[in-house]
Amino acid sequence: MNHSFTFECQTCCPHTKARAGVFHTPHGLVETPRFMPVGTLANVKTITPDQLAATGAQMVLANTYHLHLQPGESIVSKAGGLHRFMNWDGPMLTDSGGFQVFSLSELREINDEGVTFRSPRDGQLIRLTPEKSIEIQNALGADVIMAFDECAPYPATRTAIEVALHRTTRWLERCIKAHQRSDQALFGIVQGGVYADLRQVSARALVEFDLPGYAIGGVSVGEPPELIQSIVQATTPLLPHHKPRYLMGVGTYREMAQAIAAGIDLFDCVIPTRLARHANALVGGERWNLRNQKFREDFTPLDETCPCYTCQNFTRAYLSHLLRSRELLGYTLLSIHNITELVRFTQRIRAAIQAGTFVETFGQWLSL
RNA sequence: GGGUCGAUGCCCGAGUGGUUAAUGGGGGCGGACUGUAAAUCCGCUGGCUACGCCUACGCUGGUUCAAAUCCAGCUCGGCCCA
Repeated sequence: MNHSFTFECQTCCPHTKARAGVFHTPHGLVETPRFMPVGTLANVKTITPDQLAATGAQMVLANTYHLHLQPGESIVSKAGGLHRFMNWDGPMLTDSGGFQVFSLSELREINDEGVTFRSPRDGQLIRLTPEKSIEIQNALGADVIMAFDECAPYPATRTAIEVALHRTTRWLERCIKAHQRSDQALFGIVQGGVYADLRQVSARALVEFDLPGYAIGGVSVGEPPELIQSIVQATTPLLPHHKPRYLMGVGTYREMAQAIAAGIDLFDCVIPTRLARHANALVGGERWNLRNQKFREDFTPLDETCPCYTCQNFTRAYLSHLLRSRELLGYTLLSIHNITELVRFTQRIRAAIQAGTFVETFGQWLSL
């Protein structure tokens, strides 16, 4: 594999599988564990790259499916790639579009060859195959690209999950063949639903391909949160220790803390930005609806322990006003805070792991 | 002064004789959101000594078994003519 992508574990927690490491990419390093914000294109929809960098986000996820629809990968490519196009010079990752097969389920048709979507934008049919996904991701130019997988819904029959799992493995082989750029790391995605044995089948099959990193997919698709923990515990130990492990789509304090304890290094989630656009602030592991009456005359900072621009400069009352008025600045300020909040959470965990205090400091999140 | 159109719940605005506490929006009060079809979606929103009652469609009368809805007068507002 390419030398651009190396992962080094710096400190291992003596009591859990948690680890603090560094993942190197052509656009810089990612200190792990780390939370990555998600953005379709313009970072996280309402904030600038400078603002994003100030949250402590080191890596950003962008989306193959949506970029393919708009503006199209050829334009991104002509612009000099995703980093140049959106002016984010840090590490980036593109999702493969596999998740959209799940989340846009009414609009899809899946077979071994690939997936056919009806674009919600203009109704046109779009064909996505492993080869096509990789071709698009090669054109987009993120540092990490994801294998095109089939994400089974929850609930789903064991049979349906097995079909998705094996198809995902076969598709991975095609993704690897299609992949043209050594400056992009291709990660495989473990499927297997809520069945530990299927997860293990999937993980073992993927590991054979000796990829630069691995992800656990097919979680946070509606299952009870406790199941995420058992899936992660069953799967993570089978993924190579000397490579980054990424839990896709997660999310919350508890889920991240537990996953880190199981050895996960990377997360992404739409929660901080979507909640921000829905006026919810993440504070101390809780969600507050800032449009609630009680914030109208609350002239204190959103979170006085938070160093972010929003908390350092504005009051809850002002944020509440902006959000009630649907002022764009409200979404921006709250997105800044919420991303900062989740990034900080993983940063604090990282620091605790390095200090040897992970279990005592974050133990409250580790038990169910 | 004459004519004409209008006056509906916090706001805007449907309804033009009977399942009407009264369609829709907005606002208000809550809720949901986990690899973003999501700055979205979903509830509730006259009062009460509540499985029932009361008060409500400018005001006052009238017609009718029954009126926000029809008639008369009045008050206020828009437009037109003097």
